Amino acid sequence: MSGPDAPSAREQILDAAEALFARKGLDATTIKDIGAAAGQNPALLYYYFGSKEELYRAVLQRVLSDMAARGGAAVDSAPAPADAIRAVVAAQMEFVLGHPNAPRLLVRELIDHEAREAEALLLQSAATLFERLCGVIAAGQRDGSFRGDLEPRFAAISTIAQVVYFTIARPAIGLFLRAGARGVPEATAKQFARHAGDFAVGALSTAETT
Amino acid sequence: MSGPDAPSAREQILDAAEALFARKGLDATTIKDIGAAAGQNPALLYYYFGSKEELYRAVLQRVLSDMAARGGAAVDSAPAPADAIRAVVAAQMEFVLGHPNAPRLLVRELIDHEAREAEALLLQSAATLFERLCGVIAAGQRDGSFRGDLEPRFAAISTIAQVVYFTIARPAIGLFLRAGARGVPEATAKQFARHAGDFAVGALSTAETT
DNA sequence: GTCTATAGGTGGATAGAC
DNA sequence: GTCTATCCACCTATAGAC
Repeated sequence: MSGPDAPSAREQILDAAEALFARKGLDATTIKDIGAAAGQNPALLYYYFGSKEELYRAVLQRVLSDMAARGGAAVDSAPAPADAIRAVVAAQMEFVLGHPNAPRLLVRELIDHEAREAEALLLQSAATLFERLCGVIAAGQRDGSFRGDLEPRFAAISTIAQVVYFTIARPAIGLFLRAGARGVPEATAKQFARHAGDFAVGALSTAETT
Repeated sequence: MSGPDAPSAREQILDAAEALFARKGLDATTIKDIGAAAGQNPALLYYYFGSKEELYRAVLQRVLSDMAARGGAAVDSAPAPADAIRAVVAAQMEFVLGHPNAPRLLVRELIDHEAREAEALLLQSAATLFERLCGVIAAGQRDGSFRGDLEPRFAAISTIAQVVYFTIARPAIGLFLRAGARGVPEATAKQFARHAGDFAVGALSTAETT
């Protein structure tokens, strides 16, 4: 009946809530904020989602499954471990630039609720992604291209930390890099992503790179 | 008159506010929460700090100057660039384990206010620390112990990202490492800090590390 | 499915006694 | 300096008309 191209009231609420939860947090975002941003009646939120918290969980679920889908492709994209590492880091930055809400939302969830709301979602999406990244590192260690004295799980954490930190700390990094008053330009973010791939591969490799 | 050893009402409010702002955030923490946690009358907050926001800024200021003081010592602690890098990473983890409130508080500030409240404080403390870390990396590049093809500022970001990310993502990392239901033990955090020093030095060095 | 109106509760901040 | 009492604004959620 109503085509899937015309965004339903439900989807408009979901989109508006995602943006507001990311920018202001669950607590500081009011039902009326969401209604106004969605161009819908605030009371509709209760009709579709039951409560503000259930809406929040719906938002988290959508972001996490999106992230897992994109991340999975990157791990498989290259046969050589070093190239796969670079691909994962590049995909991370691409995802984050395309979904600026995602990192804010997830970091808030980690700090505000210690991942309680997202625990089940993390285990069925991000955790398998993490395991596969660890697998790539272990494979590199077996074929001799990576140093054997690093713990693969720790190395995976160090690898993905770079882009996440860059994104979260972007206002501070803007100050550090003395890049004007308003944040870090996207071009710099892309340069950093290339650097982060090199940095991780350099840390993992037995010989110097390039 | 009243000795500096007996914590004043003002200090008790400051301590309680720091813990609550770190755990629940500025918005979700109420004046009455702070008063109860401090064992003081909530109205005293206005007598000493004028408003909740001014109290928040006072908390941020104390944490940031503490962090800058500890970080400064680490940069100077070793003559060789590689050792200085390791010292900085180790100091980061020590600071964070001793002040669990600090990273939460700062990350919240970055996400909630894009560092607006902390901008002046960051520029007079963290920024100079960051510059000095960049200086250590550049020195290593000049003396030939570090690769010359990495941008020092980016390398500094990658280096400090590790411990920060590990700390913030600790609930998720607990799930990834399958370390029980309740978080990552402190021993694992210290192991990770040693790893992170190796990882950064490995990424920066021209030859493979032992 | 969408809207209005409102109940019921809580929060920041102040006035003023002591 | 510390406390009680309270004002006013705002928020979540629901009831019920359309």
